[in-house]
Amino acid sequence: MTRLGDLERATMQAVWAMSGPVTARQVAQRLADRGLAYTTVLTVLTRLERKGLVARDSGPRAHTYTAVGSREDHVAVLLQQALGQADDREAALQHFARSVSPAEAEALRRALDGLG
Amino acid sequence: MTRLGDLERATMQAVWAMSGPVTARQVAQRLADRGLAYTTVLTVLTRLERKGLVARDSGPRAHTYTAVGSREDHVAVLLQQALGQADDREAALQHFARSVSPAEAEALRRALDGLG
DNA sequence: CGCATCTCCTACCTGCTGTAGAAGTTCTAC
DNA sequence: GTAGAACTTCTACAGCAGGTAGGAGATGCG
Repeated sequence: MTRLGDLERATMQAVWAMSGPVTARQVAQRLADRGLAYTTVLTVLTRLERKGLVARDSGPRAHTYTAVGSREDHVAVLLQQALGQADDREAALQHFARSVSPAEAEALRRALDGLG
Repeated sequence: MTRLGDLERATMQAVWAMSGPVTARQVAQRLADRGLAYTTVLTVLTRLERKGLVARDSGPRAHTYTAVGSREDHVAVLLQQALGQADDREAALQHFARSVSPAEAEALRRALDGLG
């Protein structure tokens, strides 16, 4: 279960937004508006590492953190988890299909068409 | 945010499984394998009511609880919440489309075709 | 009337998350 | 090479959600 708190989520979004390995300091700067202590960001990144969302690389100067999966991957996992709550997955998907916007429905159609 | 704990989830599934208004006792019986105290089930149902997932009807003999939405409705909400984590919703959906089973893809296609 | 039920209130414990300081280590710049 | 800046690690604490349930009071059944 990939369950994230608000700050953890915001942190992941920061990591995803700055692609490539980032240092805790960079993440902290990106979250500057929250006025967090540097160590707070450190702690959160450590927890995200334990949750398998980022990987830490012990560089020489400062550790760097890299997102393990893309944001879309993550959302796909969340979607699958949500779907896992269903009794009848197909029925749930049909319900869901009716709840997305037209543009999203179109995107879905295209993706499904492209499947093979 | 519809965030449920394990027991809350199991309770909802019990309520959904027994369609129609159910008493706390009935739910407790359905969750009998957990060996919970009756009041525990009561508490959980109360919390589920506060979360808007069940409605309570103050009957004469014992209160009855009814699921506010169907299980599929609930899953649709969860799916939307998951999708809300995406930066680019359409991209996320396309990712997701590639992660479902062929049968599910087919069900999705049918649902999208039926949209109008 | 008395017992079985039921509701309501209150409570406790645990784990997660947000938050961060203290202490120790290491790198950099002078 | 030494001081100060930056970094890591450890530890901690408070708040909240969720699992769990007992006691007290109300009510219906027989």
